[in-house]
Amino acid sequence: MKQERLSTRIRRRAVLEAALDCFAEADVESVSIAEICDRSGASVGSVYHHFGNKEGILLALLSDGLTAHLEALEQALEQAEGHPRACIEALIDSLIQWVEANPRWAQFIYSYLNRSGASSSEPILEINRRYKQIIEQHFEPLIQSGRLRELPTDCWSSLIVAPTHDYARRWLRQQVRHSPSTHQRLFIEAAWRIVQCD
Amino acid sequence: MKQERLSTRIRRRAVLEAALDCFAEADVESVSIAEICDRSGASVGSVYHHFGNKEGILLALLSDGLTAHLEALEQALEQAEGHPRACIEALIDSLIQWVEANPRWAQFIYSYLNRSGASSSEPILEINRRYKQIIEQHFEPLIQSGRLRELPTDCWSSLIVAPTHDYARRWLRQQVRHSPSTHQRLFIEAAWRIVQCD
Amino acid sequence: MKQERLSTRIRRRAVLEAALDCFAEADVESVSIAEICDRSGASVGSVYHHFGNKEGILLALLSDGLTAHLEALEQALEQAEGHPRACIEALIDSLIQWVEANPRWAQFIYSYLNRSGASSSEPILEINRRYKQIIEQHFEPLIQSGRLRELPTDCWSSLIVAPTHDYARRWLRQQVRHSPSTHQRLFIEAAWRIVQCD
Amino acid sequence: MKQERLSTRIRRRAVLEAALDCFAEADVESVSIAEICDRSGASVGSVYHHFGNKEGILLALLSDGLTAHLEALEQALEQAEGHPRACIEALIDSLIQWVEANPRWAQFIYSYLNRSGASSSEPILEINRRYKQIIEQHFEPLIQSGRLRELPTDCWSSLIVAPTHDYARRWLRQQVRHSPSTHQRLFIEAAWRIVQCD
DNA sequence: GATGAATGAGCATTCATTCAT
DNA sequence: CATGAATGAATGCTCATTCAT
Repeated sequence: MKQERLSTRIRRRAVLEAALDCFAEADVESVSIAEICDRSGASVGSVYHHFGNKEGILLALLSDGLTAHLEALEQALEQAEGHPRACIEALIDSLIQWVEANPRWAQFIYSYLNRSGASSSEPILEINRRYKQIIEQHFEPLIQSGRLRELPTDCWSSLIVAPTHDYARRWLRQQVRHSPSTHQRLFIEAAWRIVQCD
Repeated sequence: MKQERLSTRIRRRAVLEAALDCFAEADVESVSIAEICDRSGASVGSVYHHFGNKEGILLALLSDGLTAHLEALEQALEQAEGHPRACIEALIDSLIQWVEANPRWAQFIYSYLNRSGASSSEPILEINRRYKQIIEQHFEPLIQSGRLRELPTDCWSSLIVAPTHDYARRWLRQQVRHSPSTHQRLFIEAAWRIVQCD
Repeated sequence: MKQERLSTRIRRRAVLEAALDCFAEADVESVSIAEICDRSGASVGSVYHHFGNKEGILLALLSDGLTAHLEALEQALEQAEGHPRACIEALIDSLIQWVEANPRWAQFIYSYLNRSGASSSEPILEINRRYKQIIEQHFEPLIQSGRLRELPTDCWSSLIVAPTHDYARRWLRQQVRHSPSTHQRLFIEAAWRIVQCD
Repeated sequence: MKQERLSTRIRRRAVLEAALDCFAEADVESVSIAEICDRSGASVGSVYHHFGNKEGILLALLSDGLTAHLEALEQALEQAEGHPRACIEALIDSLIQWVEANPRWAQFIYSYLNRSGASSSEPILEINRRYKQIIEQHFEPLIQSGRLRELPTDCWSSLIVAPTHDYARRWLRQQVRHSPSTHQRLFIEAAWRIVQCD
């Protein structure tokens, strides 16, 4: 693990910070390196030195963001200690908390994942794998033991977390007024209605 | 009402058709007019003659598509004749049917709506208004009469249709194997679980 | 002399009128045929039928305008009956009168004559020749007889009419407030100071 | 004050030089960036890097040119030391000298100033202000003291320098054979006739 | 005569990326 | 590590002109 210089860390942070600001105002595709340079005070050369290319910035942002999110999720699920309802709560809560704590970041990620080839890049696949693994690790036992309803794997996220994601996305775009946490109980309860056994 | 020449209609159709093909393979932003021209056999000038600019193509595609969808939805809801469960079924069914019947179109629309300024353009707002109106017209009475649970307006679509949309989107991107209709009953039942009164 | 249909005359007039309006607002080069069509209500095809090409419109406008101007000038000079001072007055007066009576036209002509190849087109040369001829016809005798000062031919217009033209041009561009006629006596007197014998 | 790299200065100069060449052969509007690139050896990107856009090239050319001209004028007027006749001579002489020393530049400027919106751009206004100021500074006292005739401000340039400008313009367009300096005495004398008191 | 669809060369401009200093 | 000049392919769009109906 190479020791990173302080100046390197600062510079990287400044660029990523500036990039997030840009992405909050425009689509990923329509933000130019030049804009990011202007905002961050870095020169073009410097940006390329640190990130290789534009995609490098995006991936750095993406994996930092998702990693943070995943860790929060994992921690929350640990604390749920295998109680079905608590697990669902952990899932939704950590999602809402993260989005509200990192709105620019969240918006960028939603935006990035909508890009055509997004899901085929290795870092994304890697994150996806880790996400699936975490989910499986905590929910599989509950399903096996009959304490949660079994759902087709492919549908799981659409049924359980998509509603919250959808609302969050609309909130970030200012299409709805109230923050996701306003309706936190509702989203949890909705998810619960789906997964609970009859 | 000016009589439109036959050639005009044919040309427009060819361009829109070609555009849909392009958008199926790449992001809206990264499809060039030149590509659409190549595919459609139209010249650049001709495209601009008929659509004004790139956005003109997108909007034509979008409003044609959404209008068709809305009409299908409206018709389906009429036939549900105010039966709560039938209304929910109509909602989900017409959505799935339309997506599967018009995959390229659906993909384009999902893609378009994710663009940064998408929701502020007048044609979109207009369609949104009509959508809301249709939903309200059919569901409001059911809620008032206590036959369906009341949900915060802003959350409605996130809770009821977002799961199906999410799955459809993933299917169009080939992230899941089975078509939405495979899980049609599941999505209906999930929606039903959310809206039914306790 | 071919008998022109009424509809032809009307259509031509409408187009020229619209063109003048356009040229009042933008440079000749940056006015498109499409704009002229929009303003005149004529179709592209119609415009081309009547004028051949864009230059055709310009030349029609130009020669109509200059011809009218020349005729006014000629008439004014006739009435001066060879009195030196009266001839100078006729020259300046008819210029100012025409510009103020036809501001859009004047502006167009000034604009047209500034174009790179303007002075080499045959119709322009023809008009120039006629102008020179008129001037010579009325002023040559006065110079020969020693009643007006002799000036190098090439300098004549620069010294005698350029000041008025310059002011008129600035007035048309709204760079000066008062109309040329406000300073009519001044311009005449200035010209007179130049041409009168010591 | 950032130290400009040598290469920057050289590149800028090359582009401006090439642009002047182009403008000597065709109207400003009909010279393409591509042509300027070809002639200057610069790439498109480089041109945009240094000038921002086409207008940027024009403005650089214009303000460099006019500034140089103004400085020459100012110096000439200083040397006239408040002698009325000498001031008029300085005015006309420096004009003629500059035009003959910088024919391409002069032609460009005449061409540029004829454009529709030319007089409203800030740099132009700025130069105009400075020009007026210089003129006023040197001529106002002479007028106040009754040694030069008072003329309406708006007419001043039309009466005093427009003749020379007009001739210069025609010479640059090769509409007259002899250079302005051929008639230098005449233009001075003409101006003198206008401004001298009776 | 009138219409407007079609053409396609041409243009200004953008932008990710490279690389010499 | 930093800088910013340089590159040039690519893009959206304009416009005079032609021509079938």
